Amino acid sequence: MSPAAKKKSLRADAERNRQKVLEVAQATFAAEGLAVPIDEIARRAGLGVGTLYRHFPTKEALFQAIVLGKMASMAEEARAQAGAKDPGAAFFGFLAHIVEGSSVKKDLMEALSGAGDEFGRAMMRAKGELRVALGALLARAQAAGVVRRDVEAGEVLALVTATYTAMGRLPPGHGEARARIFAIVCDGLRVR
Amino acid sequence: MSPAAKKKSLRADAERNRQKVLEVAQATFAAEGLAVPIDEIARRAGLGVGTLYRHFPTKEALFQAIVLGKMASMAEEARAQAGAKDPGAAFFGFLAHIVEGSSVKKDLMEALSGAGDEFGRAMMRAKGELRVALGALLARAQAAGVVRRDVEAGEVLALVTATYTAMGRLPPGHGEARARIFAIVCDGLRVR
DNA sequence: TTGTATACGGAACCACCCCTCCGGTTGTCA
DNA sequence: TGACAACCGGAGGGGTGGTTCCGTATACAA
Repeated sequence: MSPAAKKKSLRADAERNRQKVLEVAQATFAAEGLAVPIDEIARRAGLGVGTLYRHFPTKEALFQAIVLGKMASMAEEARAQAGAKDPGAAFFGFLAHIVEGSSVKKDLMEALSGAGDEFGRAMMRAKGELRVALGALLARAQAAGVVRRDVEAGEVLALVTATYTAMGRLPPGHGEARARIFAIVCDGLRVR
Repeated sequence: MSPAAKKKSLRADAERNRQKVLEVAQATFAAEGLAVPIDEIARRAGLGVGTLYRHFPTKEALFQAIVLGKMASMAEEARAQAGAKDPGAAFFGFLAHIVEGSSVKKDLMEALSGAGDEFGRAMMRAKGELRVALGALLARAQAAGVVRRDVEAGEVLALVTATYTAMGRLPPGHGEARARIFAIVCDGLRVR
């Protein structure tokens, strides 16, 4: 079943608008945080609030849809690296990819690593998939003797989130400081 | 000048209420986040909102006062460790102290490590003091060959606070997972 | 082309929360 | 103890932002 075929396949304009909302909301929340009013999202998408609310019954639902998409694409990315030649490079490369992940911001990142219990089943499932995919990369890197064996996927996820937020809190323009923080965490993950 | 002698020394009941507000607000924000309404803080303190607002002209001002106090006590703690025999233990012990720091939560932590520019001079100064105090511990640990030399105090602070918030998001009851995450970050900070 | 289900827009509604204002109360000092 | 300044309480103003409602417009099938 294609992901577009939600329930009964929307009318063409409805589908277009739905995508537009997702796209705009994603960019806006990423850039300015969750505090941006719904009306503003609708305005930027060139739509009325009513339209937006037909697609996403709640602001929270909209946010969840975005996080869900982000999680899915991250899991996808992880799976793509599953068969790489160098397990260590694949693992750390994936971490770097998450950390550099443009268009994600604090609020999104928090939701990504959050407990997830407060969200629905779909969220739990997506989170599970991401953990499985990351777990595969992790297991290979551990088997190759690159990553310490006492870590679990969930912890890695939490760590990466922490790294990301730490980098974001640094005064801007300190590219090297950011790189250093990432390097510190990666070093901590390696076997000594 | 004693810290209680704010401007003109308050009347006894006023001073008492001021402390009560700080205490309650600290605990409440820590436990439930900044979203708790001012009215609720006042209620829990057994006071009217009017009283609260005479002491802190703004919700933000109240929050700043709390963060300021937290920063000062952390800097104090760091200074207390300044002359310890084992520089490495002093440094990592201080980090552990921050991470275990009960009664601090996401919002507070973010403010603690945030840019700080958006707050007043007092905030900047407190932050500066904390960085200096931590910097001293860091320098000694580096000189002792325990901590890698390419890190700066600001980076350590950002990393540790982010680690704290990430740990808080882990499913509850995973004490060992938390410990492991902290250990990983510390290992990353050590010289190899 | 025409009919109908589907979708759109945005004004209005409502709940929530920060903050102000002022009549009543209490601490303090002579 | 009396008098005054300092302080307290909490109702309500004002503004913001999420959500609903319904008259209008549009896609699509026959």
